[in-house]
Amino acid sequence: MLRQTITIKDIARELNISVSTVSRALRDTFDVSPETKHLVLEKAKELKYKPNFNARGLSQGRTNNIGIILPFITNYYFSTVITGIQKIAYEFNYNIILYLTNDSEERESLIMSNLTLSGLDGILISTCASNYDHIHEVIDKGIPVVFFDRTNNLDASKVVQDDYNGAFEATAHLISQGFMNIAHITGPKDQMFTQNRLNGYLNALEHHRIPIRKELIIHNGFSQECGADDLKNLMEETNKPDAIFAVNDRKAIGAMVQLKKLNIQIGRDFGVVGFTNDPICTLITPTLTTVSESAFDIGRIACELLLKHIQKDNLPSTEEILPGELIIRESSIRSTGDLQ
Amino acid sequence: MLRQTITIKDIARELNISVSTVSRALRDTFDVSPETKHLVLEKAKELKYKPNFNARGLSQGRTNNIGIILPFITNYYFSTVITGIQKIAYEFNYNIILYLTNDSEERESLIMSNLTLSGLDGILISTCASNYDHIHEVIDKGIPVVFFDRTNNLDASKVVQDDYNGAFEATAHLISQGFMNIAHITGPKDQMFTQNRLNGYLNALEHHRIPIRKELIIHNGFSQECGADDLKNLMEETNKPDAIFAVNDRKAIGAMVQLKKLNIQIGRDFGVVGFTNDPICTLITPTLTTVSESAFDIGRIACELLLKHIQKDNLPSTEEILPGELIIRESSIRSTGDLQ
DNA sequence: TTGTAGGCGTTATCAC
DNA sequence: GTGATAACGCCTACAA
Repeated sequence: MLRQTITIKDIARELNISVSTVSRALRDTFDVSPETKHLVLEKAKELKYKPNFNARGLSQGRTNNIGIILPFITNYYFSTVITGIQKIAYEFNYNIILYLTNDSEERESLIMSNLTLSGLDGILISTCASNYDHIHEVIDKGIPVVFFDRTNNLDASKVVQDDYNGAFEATAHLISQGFMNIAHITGPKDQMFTQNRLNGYLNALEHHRIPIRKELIIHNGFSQECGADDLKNLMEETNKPDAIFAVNDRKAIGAMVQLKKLNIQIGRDFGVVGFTNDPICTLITPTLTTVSESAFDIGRIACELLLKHIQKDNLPSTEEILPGELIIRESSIRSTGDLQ
Repeated sequence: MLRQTITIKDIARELNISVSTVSRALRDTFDVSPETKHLVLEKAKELKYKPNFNARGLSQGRTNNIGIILPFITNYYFSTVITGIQKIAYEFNYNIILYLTNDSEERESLIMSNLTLSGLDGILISTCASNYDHIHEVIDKGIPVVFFDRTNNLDASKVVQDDYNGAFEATAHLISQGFMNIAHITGPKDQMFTQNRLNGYLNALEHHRIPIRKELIIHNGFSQECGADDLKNLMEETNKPDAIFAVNDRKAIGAMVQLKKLNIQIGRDFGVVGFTNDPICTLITPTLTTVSESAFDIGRIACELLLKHIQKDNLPSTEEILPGELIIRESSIRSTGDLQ
């Protein structure tokens, strides 16, 4: 344990030149002679010099850290988004700092109010909030923010999947399979992506002149358990649904588990469609029809966008919408009724 | 966009006191009068003062950042470990910086050789390496390191699950169900946890006087696809296995997918046991017997341990082994043969 | 092309 | 109890 820290001073001393020259050589600025630069780089390698990020950050006003704020990482979608973010961040020499809100608005607000420009060059966020004061506060501080997945109506850059069209197609597909009483089990009302998927569902029904039945639309949490509960409640209606479009795969799977318990043949007698394309869709029986989201690309693009905002101060906000794709599997096809 | 940064100087000026007093008051040191402290705290809140971490880190030589280095986050185990780490880190006001190695030793080495004490107070790592030079290098720099899950024989603190006993129990369970030709599909040989699970498997066989057949032990990657491939290869043996103990649930599931294609009745005719207790175990048909790992606790405990090492310079290394638990489900029980 | 000096925001070491 | 002042390591005018 030596804790010896090599600084540019050490290099300067050994080479009998000034620290500013060393600093310039290391940063590859134009105004330093090739020989000096070479000497400095050699010596730096020899001494195993590593820059001190605190010092650099302090003098330059930046840190090369970007923050990611999101509800969870224990699911396919978010962990894949992060992987996409990480790829870009790593390429451009940025570190990512992870903050988990646990889907708590209070927690999210608390985390953000403690963030400073001194600790973070920018933020990527999938917000769970319905009130945006804390986000405004951060933006006002001058910290670049890019939203992904769960956004809002603030003027900021966003990267999302095409929730509306995905939901429209999913619902239209169920209709095309002859399902007439399609329920929608979804999340809290105040989420933007939830609203978009709901609208896709509603417009698909309208478009096919199927009457909308409010009692078939259930707002609840996003978890598998919530999906199971929602289905249970729906099946207690006098006029039961014959299909479900779920806001995500988790809830769809919760519903499937419940349907199996009720001995209802998924596919043949009851259509189920999810959203995300979690790998589990192909493993569960019957396999689950869903709308795929390009989670990795969303992370990648969001990070690229954030880096642009960090580099250029007043870059106008942009909104990127990535198309989804309906992936038809057994859970929504009537002819494969005797699988399960 | 104001980018106005409030510093202790601003507070000092407004209150007509010195910066050192402000600094003391904010840090709650004993030698400052209650009134002054009160005034400072009030003013800090009024001006929305936030400390500059770069400056603090520079003068104190620490950052309140800890690094997590692991292969992936897109699976249940690792994402849950991180969630555990995050909980503790957040409580103690530490940020976590995420590095993904993609299971590449080269990448891991590259990442670590760029880490410095100036950027990180400590490191939590699940290593994919077989050569530990880069890890030694970091430890020699004086950066505290705690290993979790994938460890090695270095003298450092470790937090792992009880791989040996979990594997022993899993194998013994298959034997108790009457399976006699139990294969083991696992990962690369040079991983410690892989070795431990292999040893548990081998000793369980020995203990029940079942001859060990080397051709039933397959080293390959950790993915679901590898599991499917392994099974395919095993079934081409003249003396086929009648059960599999997989090093993790992913591989077990890959094997199950393949068994289904071959129309082999899992449970009744072929036993399968995994390791991890990924939630998918209860969703797949038939449900998968497995050894549960306390992923969240491993993260929690590893982080707590790291913080202790950060606080106390020469704390002796400790090794924490968390017990697993065999969770018996359909895939290993002969009597439920006609599920699937 | 190189060197000098001041500053980034905070903490620590002295005096007072 | 409080206030100067010098670090911490690096960057960046400005001067040479």
